[in-house]
Amino acid sequence: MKKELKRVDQFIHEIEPEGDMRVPGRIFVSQKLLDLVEDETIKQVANVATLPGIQKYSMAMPDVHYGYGFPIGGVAAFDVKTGVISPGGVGFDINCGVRVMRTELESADITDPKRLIEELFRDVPSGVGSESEHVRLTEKDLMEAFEYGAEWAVENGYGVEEDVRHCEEEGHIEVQDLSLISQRARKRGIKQLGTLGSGNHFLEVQYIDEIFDEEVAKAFGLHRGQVTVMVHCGSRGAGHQICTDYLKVMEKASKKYKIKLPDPQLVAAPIESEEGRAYLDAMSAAANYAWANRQMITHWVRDAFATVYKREIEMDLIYDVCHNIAKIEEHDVDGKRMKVCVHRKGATRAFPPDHPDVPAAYRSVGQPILIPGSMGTASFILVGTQRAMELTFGSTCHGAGRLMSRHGAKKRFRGSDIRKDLERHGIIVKATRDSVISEEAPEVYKESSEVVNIVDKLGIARKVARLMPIAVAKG
DNA sequence: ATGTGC
Repeated sequence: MKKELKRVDQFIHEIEPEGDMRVPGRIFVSQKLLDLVEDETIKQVANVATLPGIQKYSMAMPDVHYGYGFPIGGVAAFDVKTGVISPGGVGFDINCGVRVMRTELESADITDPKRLIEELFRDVPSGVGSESEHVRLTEKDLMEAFEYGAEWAVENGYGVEEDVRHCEEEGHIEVQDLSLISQRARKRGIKQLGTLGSGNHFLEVQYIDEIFDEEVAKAFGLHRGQVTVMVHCGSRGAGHQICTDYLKVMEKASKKYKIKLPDPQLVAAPIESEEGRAYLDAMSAAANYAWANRQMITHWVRDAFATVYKREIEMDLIYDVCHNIAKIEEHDVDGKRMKVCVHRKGATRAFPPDHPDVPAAYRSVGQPILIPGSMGTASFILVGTQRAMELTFGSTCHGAGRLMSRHGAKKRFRGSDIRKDLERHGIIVKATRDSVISEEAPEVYKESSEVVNIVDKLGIARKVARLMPIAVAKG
């Protein structure tokens, strides 16, 4: 399969249309990273190209790897009038995303990272099946969180209005009909709002060790040596349940609308059908839940710092991005302005300077893009570009991509060894279980710097700053 | 990712 790819540029490898493919596939990757992409993943990119209404290309970012139906790292835009929407193009963890806060602290101020991470661990509930410890939500609270997202959290005392303005979509997408959220999703959701979860989700204290673009860094309020805090998590069991619920709905819809599927995991419905609209609505509610979730965690992070430093520490939200979502956006397609549904699954929006959806504070430089590294490795802040609008429907990568299965990682690494090794490098890791540390070992992922360098060189984002870990809390 | 899976 890999042999059949046509190289059209140093970092663009094309899958020429064959069989039912309506458009070519495009994998944006270096030769070195392409060698790490499995044939099954390339097949997934080709499969997505068969779906009705797809525009330009079925695309994959340099951190692409195998996923449910669509590859993780996949970007696909569908004409709103003739195209489809597919839960597999969003992923189970709807609005899995990242936020970063800048602080008034310098790296030298983190004198006791162990104490800090223990306090953060105490204040932010973490781990598989973690439940909210500091709050008891009513059904009304939950439904408001599903409807208003980060705004609900701020109105209920978790953070400030400025936080909301610094979220993608201002932390909330309009939902028409909350009755579409199943009882099961509500039951799972009510206990888990304000929790970190597990797996690759984390909370990290970092410092900026390199600035690549002084002007943009200044606009984002960043300087070398500054301490930042990154939160990576999503919509927990609620989003997972909503995805599961709608995979069933879509299975029927695919038959009803006679959509020919090369893989049953690609079940979809026309965007303008009853089922398509229902999924978009329920997905938006899950996205709002995730924004409320990250907002509550932000509040407790601020609390934890205040406890440790015995005073309030200034911690402004730089930005909050989602990297698992489908959105209705306007794009230029072959010189024509068009309404499309952009699926970004393990891909981040990368809007350029002057785009109306970029917060006013950053509009002159472009949208901040937040790329988490794997445990113990660098994370990056980038900025959106016009080139991304032309090449990838305003999208870029989302992080390092997994190289090894969780099972394989557990067999190969011991959590305690990894932790000691990171500690020797001055990085503190605290997790609920040692097995989590082995599953997330740095060696299990592609190098985030490699992925980031490709999107930077390709121009679908520009590097602004590098963030090095000091202390990590893993679920 | 997930009231984890082989």
